[in-house]
Amino acid sequence: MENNTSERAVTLKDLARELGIHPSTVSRVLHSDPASARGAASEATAQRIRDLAAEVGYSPDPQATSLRTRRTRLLGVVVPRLSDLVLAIMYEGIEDAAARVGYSAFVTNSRDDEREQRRKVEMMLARRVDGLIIGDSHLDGDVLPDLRRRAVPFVLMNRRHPGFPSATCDDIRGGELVAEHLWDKGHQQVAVIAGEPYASTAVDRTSAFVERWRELGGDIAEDSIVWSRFDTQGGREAAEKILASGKAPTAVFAVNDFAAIGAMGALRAHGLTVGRDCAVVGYNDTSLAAELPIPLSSVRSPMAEIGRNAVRMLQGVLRGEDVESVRLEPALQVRESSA
Amino acid sequence: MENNTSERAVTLKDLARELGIHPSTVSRVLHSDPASARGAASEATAQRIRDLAAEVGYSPDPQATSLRTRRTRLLGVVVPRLSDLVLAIMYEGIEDAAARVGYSAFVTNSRDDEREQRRKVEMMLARRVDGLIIGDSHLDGDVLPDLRRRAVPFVLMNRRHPGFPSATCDDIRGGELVAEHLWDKGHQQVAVIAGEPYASTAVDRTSAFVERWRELGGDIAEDSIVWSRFDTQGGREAAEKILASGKAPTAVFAVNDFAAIGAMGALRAHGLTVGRDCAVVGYNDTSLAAELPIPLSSVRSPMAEIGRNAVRMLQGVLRGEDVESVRLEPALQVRESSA
DNA sequence: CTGAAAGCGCTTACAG
DNA sequence: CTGAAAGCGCTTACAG
Repeated sequence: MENNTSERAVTLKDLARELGIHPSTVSRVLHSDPASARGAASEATAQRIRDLAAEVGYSPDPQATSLRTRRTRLLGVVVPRLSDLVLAIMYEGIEDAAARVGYSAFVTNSRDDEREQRRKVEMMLARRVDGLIIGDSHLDGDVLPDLRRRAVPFVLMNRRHPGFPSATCDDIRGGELVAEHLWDKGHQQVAVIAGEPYASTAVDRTSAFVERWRELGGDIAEDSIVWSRFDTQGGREAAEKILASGKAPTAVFAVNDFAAIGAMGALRAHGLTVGRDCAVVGYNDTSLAAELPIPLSSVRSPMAEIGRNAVRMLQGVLRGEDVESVRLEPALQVRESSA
Repeated sequence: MENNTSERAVTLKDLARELGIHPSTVSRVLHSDPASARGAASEATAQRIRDLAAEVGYSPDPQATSLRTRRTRLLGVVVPRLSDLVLAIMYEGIEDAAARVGYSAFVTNSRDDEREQRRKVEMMLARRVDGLIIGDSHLDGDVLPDLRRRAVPFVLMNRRHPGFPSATCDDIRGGELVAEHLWDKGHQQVAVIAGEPYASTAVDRTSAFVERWRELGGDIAEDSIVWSRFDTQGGREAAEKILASGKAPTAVFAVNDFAAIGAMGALRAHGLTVGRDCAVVGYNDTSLAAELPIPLSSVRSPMAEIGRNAVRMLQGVLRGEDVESVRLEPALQVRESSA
C-alpha cells in the first residue's frame, strides 16, 4: 500500500515494463469496468498485474485520465458560504455521496454576490468539472438560463428556481407547519423574520406561513414581515425593527435558526422572556437549537440528505436523463421557546 | 468573454489554425510569465493572439497543462469538519489567499477520525494536489511523520504539532488571558471545559489557563478540568459533569464558543444565571458570541487570517524554503457573561 | 488474449 | 521572432 508520491509516481508503463507486457494490457485490466476487464487478459496475467499494482501503490494519474476520457470526475459545488452551518452540512452530504460514486467534490463560496457567483462558476468550468451543484441561486438572477444555454450539466440545491431541477426541503410545508403550530398555541400577534428576498427558502417559508396563517383566520400586517440577513446579527436587527414598530408580537417566526438566536437576544434586551412573553420558532433545526439555554423550536430539514439528493440528481443529468426536483419533508420540533 | 463550454472547448491548436501560426507560439504568448512572453512574439502577433483568445473565451485545459508541467495548482485542505464554524472560516481565508496566487483549494472532512484522515490525505494525493494544508492533526497521530518521509509538501493549520510548521492562534496566550481576566474578577472556584485531548488547541488553551491560574495563586482541582467534544452538546455534557461534582464553580472557561453555549444551557437548567451566578468565557469569538441572549465573553482568534497564513506558508514550502510556524495573537473580548 | 499506434491539449528545449 | 517535434500518462479502437 506504500504510495511513493515523493518522487516520480509509478505509471502504467512502469508496471508494464516490470511485467514484460504492454501498457495497454495493464490499462485494460486495471481500469475497465468489470465486464470488459474480464476478457482483457488471462486470469493469471490479470492477477500478476493487480498484485504488482497493489504492491507498488499504483494510483493512476487523474490528469492524464481526464485528458484522454474528457471527464474529470469532479463535481463543482457553489454555496453562499460554508460558514453557514446549513450549507456546510449539505456539503458533507455531497462529499459523502460523491465519493460513493467515484466523484470528488470541489466547493467554493460565492458570498451571495452575483458577480462572485459568475466568477466562481467560470472558475469551476475552467477546472473542467463534469457538472455543477448550485446552492446559492437567486430568484432574480440570470446565471441559470445562461448555464442552460451553454449546456452545462447542473442541478440546484437548497434553493429552488422555477424551471430548473432542485434538491430542497419542502419549504412551503415548513412555513405552514409553523403557522399551524403558533395558531394552535393561540397566538394572535405574530411577526416573521423573513430572510433574504432573493432566496427561495426565505420566500417560500415566509409566504407559506403568511398564507396559512390567513387561511386559519389570522391577521398579519405587512410591516410585521421583515426581510433580513440569515445570520444572528440579521435576526437581531430584524427583531429590533419589529419591536420598535410598537405592537409587540406574541410570537416570532424566523426562517433561519441563527436569525432566531439573534431575535432571542433582542427580545431579552427588551426585557421579554422567550417562551413566556414571546414565542420564537426557527428553521433547519441545526444542532445548536436543542442545546440553547432556552431550547429553540425549529423546523427540521434533512440537510445532509438534501446534499446527497443533489448528487444523485446530478448523476442523472450527466447520464442525459430528465431529472425531477426533489422536495424533502420537513418536521417541526417543538421546544421551550414556543411550548 | 463568451465561454462555449457546451461542446468541445477551444484549444490552442484552434487559435493557431485561425491565426495561421504555430500552436507553440500561441502557448508562449498566452502562458509564459511576462518576462519570457515579451520576447515570445512580435507585439503585433501577440496582440492578435490575445484578442482572439479573449474573443472566443479561450481557457486552457488544466488537465493538459498539469500533465505537461507536473503541477496541478491545487491545494488539498483536510479539516475535521466544515460544519465547525471555526474551520469553515479558516477555509474562507484559504480559498481567498489561494485564488490570489493562482491556486484552487480542494477541501475534505475527516471527522477527526484517524482512518478517515489517512483516506482523505491519500485521496488528495491521488488527485495530485501540489501540497496539503492539514487542519485536523492529532497530537498522538502518526500521519505527519509518514507524510514527511514521503516528502509531501504540507503545513498545519489550526492545530500545531511539535516539529512541523503550523499556522495557529497563540493558544497559550489565549488561555493565559482568560485566567488573568477571571482572576481579576475575583473568582476562586473555576472549571475548564477542555475540549478533545488530541487537539493542540484544547491542550494549549487548557494547560496555559491552569498554569497561569496557579501562578496567580489560584487553586484548581484536576476534576474541575473536563475533556469534551468541541460542540454544543459536548459543552453541555461537560458542564453537567462539573455541576454534578458538588462544588459549583463561579466561572467556567470553555475552550470553544459552541461548548460554552452548551455550558450556558446546562447552567440555566440548574437555575443559575450566567454572568451573575456563574461567569462563562468561550474561545474564538465566533459571530454568534456577541449576539447571544447573554452575550458571551470570548477569546478572539483571527481565523480567516490563520487560513491565509497557511496558504502563504505552503507556498514557501513549495518553493523549497524552510518555513517557520506562525502564531497569531489572540485578544479577549469581555461581555456580559463574565463582566 | 495481447500488442502497436494514435491522440487527448498542453509546454518546452532545440533549431533556424 | 517563429516552427517542428517530443512527450507528460493515460485509453481505446484496430489488428492479429
